Order: sequence, then C-alpha cells, then structure tokens
Amino acid sequence: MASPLPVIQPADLVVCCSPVTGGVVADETAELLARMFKALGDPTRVKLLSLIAASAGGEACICDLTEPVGLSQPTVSHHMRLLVEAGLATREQRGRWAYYRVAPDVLRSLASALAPVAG
Amino acid sequence: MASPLPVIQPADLVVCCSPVTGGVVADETAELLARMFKALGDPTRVKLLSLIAASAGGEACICDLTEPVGLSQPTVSHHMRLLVEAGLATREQRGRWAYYRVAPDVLRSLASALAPVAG
DNA sequence: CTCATCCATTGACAACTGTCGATGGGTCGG
DNA sequence: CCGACCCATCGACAGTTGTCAATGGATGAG
Repeated sequence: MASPLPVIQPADLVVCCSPVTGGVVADETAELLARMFKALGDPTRVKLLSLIAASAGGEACICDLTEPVGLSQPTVSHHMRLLVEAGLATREQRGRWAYYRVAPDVLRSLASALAPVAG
Repeated sequence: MASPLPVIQPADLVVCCSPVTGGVVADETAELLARMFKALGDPTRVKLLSLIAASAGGEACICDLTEPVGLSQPTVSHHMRLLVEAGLATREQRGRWAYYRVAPDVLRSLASALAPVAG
C-alpha cells in the first residue's frame, strides 16, 4: 500500500466502460478496470460485498462483518478500505459507527465492461 | 503459484452466478468468483483479453501479443496461462502456434454476478 | 469525568505476484 | 538433417498482499 492512489470516483467510469471485448482498450482504461477487478480478487472481499448488500437497509458496519467472515477487526477494516478506494463501496460515519454500502452503479459499469460484445 | 489449482470449467459457473449482491454468497462461490476476478486484476491481462477479442477471427498467438503489451514472451505466456486457468480464455495449439481466445460465456457469467440486484 | 465501544492506523511477517533471462521441447521450411 | 521459429518452464528477485496484535482517536452512556 505504498502508493497513495486516488480513490476511484464514479466520474472515472466514463473512461472505463468501453468494454474489454469491444476493441483494444487504452492503457489508462486497462489500469482502471484492473484496479477495480483486483479489489474483487479476494474471497473475503467478495463475501463482504455480498454481506453488505444482503444486510437490512443495504448497509453494514465493521462490527457486523467481522464475525461472518471470521477475521480480525483490523483486517476487515483493511479490506473495506480497499473496496472503498476502488470505488466499489462507500463509507459513511454516523456516530461511533462506520456504515458501508455497495456502489451499484460502479458494479453495473464493471459488469458492462465484461458483457458487451460477449453476446 | 505453488498450488496446482484446478482450471475453472464452464460447468463451475452454475455455482458462481448467484450474484454478489443478491444474498450472502457461499464460501465456495466467493472463492471461485475471487479467482476469476483476480485474473482480471492486472492491467496487462485486461489488455491481453482486449487484444485477443479485437483480433481478426477472435484469436491471437503469443507472438501477436508481446509487442502490443511491451513485455517479454515468457511474461506474456505466464499471463495467458493465468487467464486460461481462471477459465477466462482458452488455448488451442495449432502447429507451432498457440491460439488463444476469450471465453465469452464465462465473461458473461462474471458480469451477471455483478449486475443482478444492482439495478 | 470516566469508562466502554467502534474503528483506523501502525509495525511486522510470511506468502504470493510480476517480471526477466536462460533454457529446452516441438514444429516447420529447406 | 539442420536451422529457425514459437512457446512453456525454470530460477531468481524485488515488490505487493493478507493477516494479526498492539495502539490510539472518537463517540456516547452513566
């Protein structure tokens, strides 16, 4: 985690969604896509997203997540930070708790980067 | 690469495609999805897939790919192996050449694992 | 104020990853 | 048969990643 890489914003998605399978993709696009996919490249993070999405209200705090994934609190916190930095989740602090949500539009964009020509 | 992990087969996809955002996902499913996403988690591999999909006939050999990505032949070969092991590409040997293709159905399945509820 | 709770950050460590050069096994053209 | 070509594997090395225990900053309850 040496690099203070900027958080991926929804606005960045206009760059990305020109589909892996629909023409050669620009370097910058490949970089952006890979960064988001990398965030999904760990089973714990896949499960975290799934847990959050399935939670009541579509949100969850760290304390709700540690037990289901069976990892320490710092580790879960770490994974959530990666998901947020990749733009796949959002974080909102309310009182003592930090509430995390998935970013449906970003996920949809990612999906559309895979699907296009693939029909 | 210590683990001789089995190559992901299209048949494995019946397990996977119950959507990250549509209910808590089983451990095995998370594992499978993460393995495929991890394969997409490198800009070089994203670009390789893109290059192959954009090639005439939808296929390409290693020698077509090294120059566009600017990496050595062994490295490209290595990346392609990962993509094949993840089920995202297929390899066919014809004479001296090894022809690689993308696996559209697998990509589509991956996409559908992201998209579902996200609407 | 004091204490308990929730969470992020830090430091450390083993494991994994991306890259290369060197090597060797197939396959085709002459 | 020989040389050229395509490709995979190996060994090595730096860099990144996943995990934890320990620590400390905020916030809220009593």
